[in-house]
Amino acid sequence: MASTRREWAEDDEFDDPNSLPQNEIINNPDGTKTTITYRLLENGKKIKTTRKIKISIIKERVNPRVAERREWAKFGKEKGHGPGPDLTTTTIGENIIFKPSPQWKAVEKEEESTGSLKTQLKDKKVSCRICQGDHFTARCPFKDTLAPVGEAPPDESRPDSPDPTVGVGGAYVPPHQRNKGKDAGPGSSFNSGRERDDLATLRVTNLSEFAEENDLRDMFDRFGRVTRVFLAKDRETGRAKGFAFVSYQDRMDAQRACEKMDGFGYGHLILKVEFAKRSQ
DNA sequence: AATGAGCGC
Repeated sequence: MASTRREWAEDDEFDDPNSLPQNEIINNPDGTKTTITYRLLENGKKIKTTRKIKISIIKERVNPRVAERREWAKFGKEKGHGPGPDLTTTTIGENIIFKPSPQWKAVEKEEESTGSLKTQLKDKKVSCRICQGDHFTARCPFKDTLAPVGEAPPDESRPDSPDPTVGVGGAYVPPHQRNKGKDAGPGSSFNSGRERDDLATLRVTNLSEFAEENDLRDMFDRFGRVTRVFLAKDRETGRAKGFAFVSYQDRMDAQRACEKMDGFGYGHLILKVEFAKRSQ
C-alpha cells in the first residue's frame, strides 16, 4: 500500500504542480506521426496539444559546415535537447535551394547552349536546323531565306544595292517603293521632310518582357536590310513593354518578313507582326 | 492591350 502510494507520488506530473508530462511522438502505420505536446500557461493551466503530421524526408547533400552546425549543443529553451529539429516544436519547410549568382543570366545562357542539345534529345524536342527554334526545319519561317546554320546564307553575296527596279524574285519594283541609297531609311533624304519613314516599318507585338533588340534584329535581318529596331521599354524599369518596331530599307523585305514572322514563336510567345501605322 | 527617344545650335 505504502509502496503503491510511493510510486504514485514519484510521478513528476503529480509531484510538482508545474511539471508537465513528457511529450510523445507516435509513429502511425500510415507513415504519419502523431505528436502530443504539453505546455503550461501563465495562469497555471496545462494545455495538451495533439497534432497529426506528415514528415517528408528531404534527401540532400549537406554542406559540411551546415552539418557541423547541426551538431552544436542547443541553448535557451532547447538546451539539453538532442541534435536536429524537435518536430514537436519545429515545422520543417520545403527545402528551397537558392543559388544566387551575379552572372545568372550568362549562366542560364551557357546552360541553354551547352545543355540544350542533350535536353532536347532527352525530351525528344524539336530543333530547327535553320534557326534552332523549337519547330521542325520544314516549318521554319526562314526556310527559303536562310541556309541551315553552318552553311553560308545565300543572300550574303548579294550586293548592297542590286538593281533598284528589281525586287525579290525578279519582280518589278515601282519607283515609289524603291528605297535606294545606302543609308536610306528613317531620316534619309528620301523621306518627305523630317517625317519618320514608316513605309517599311513593322510593328511587332506580343513580345515577352525578356525580348531583346539584338534578338529581334537577328530574327528580322534575314529578310533584308534592317535600318532600325526599336524595342519599347519602360523608362524606369528598363523592361520591354511587349512591342517593337522593325524598319527595313526595302518595303518588299518588310512585306516578306511580315508574312513569315507573323505567328512565329519567340520566347514562348507567338509574335504578331503587321505593318506599322503612323503614331496618333 | 499595346503605334517608338532624346537631343535642344
